[in-house]
Amino acid sequence: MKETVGAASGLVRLTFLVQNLYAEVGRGCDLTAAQAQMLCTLAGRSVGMAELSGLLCLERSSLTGLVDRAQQRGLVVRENDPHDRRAVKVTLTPEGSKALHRFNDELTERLDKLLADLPATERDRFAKTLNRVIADSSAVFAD
Amino acid sequence: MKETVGAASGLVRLTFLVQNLYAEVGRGCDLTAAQAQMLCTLAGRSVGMAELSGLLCLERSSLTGLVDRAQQRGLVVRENDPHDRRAVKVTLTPEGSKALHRFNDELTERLDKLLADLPATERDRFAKTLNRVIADSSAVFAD
DNA sequence: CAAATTACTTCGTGCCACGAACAATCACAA
DNA sequence: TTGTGATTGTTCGTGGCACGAAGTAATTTG
Repeated sequence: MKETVGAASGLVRLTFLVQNLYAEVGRGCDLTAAQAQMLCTLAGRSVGMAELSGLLCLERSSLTGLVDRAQQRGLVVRENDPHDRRAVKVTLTPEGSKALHRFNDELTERLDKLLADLPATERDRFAKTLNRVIADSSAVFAD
Repeated sequence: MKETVGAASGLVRLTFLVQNLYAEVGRGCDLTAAQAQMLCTLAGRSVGMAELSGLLCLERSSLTGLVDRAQQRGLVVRENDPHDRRAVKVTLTPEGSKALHRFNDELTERLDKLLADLPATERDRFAKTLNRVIADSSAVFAD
């Protein structure tokens, strides 16, 4: 059971792991993965639907429903943009903010535990590489 | 835009990236993420529903539908287990196998591209750490 | 001001995942 | 051998997610 695996395949497996963790923690907070993702993106700011759909890599029509459901659960509100009467800004409610923090704390804890067995140097190096990969490739999103 | 991020948060972002890649490549092969995941798991062997649901971290009832749809698309077949008349074994069809390879090749290529800018040493170290994290935590699944 | 663009929503479709309830089969023990 | 209890897989109902096409309202542009 000492099978080693290429970088690509490793990435896929890691993704699978993290995804499951994400979902599991979400369930503990009564959040779906999509909702949690959205809350994270909204942390501390209001975001218009168009921008939000870009950030989440979703079609606008998909986002409408997502926001609807989150709003019904009281996690989020739609507000009017005074400068543009077409536009809508999505904002966390205090409820939503609380849920987000609960989720985030729990998730961070679980993820850190995932890396806990690594020697400090290795973990640091890993984090650094992680950052680099992210930075490189989210250059796609760069403004 | 030089913001650095903790390991946990980095993991989440990386996961998001890979997930999107996964979905995108899947769409190119006319596969959903769930289907692709299943095909990968079936590579080269027959697996019973119960075991498969374990491997994919799905409820059995969820799997039934997934297999149904995959079967309708000719990716997969259900076969009877001669030793247990309750059991069903799921197997790739030649079609499914072909789809899997197409998917896998494309995905691997895209993922490697993601890491292409890393110096070789860093990439190797990254892969090694990846393997370790996976091994540690999929000890959960260990048989 | 008319036309093109932008922001968002609605609608219809298909997929995904869950849990509860169920039928068939198997394993084992009395 | 005949229960009894576990295991295998399915069905059904519910809710959520995501897409694309089409539509409405407001803004921008020529």
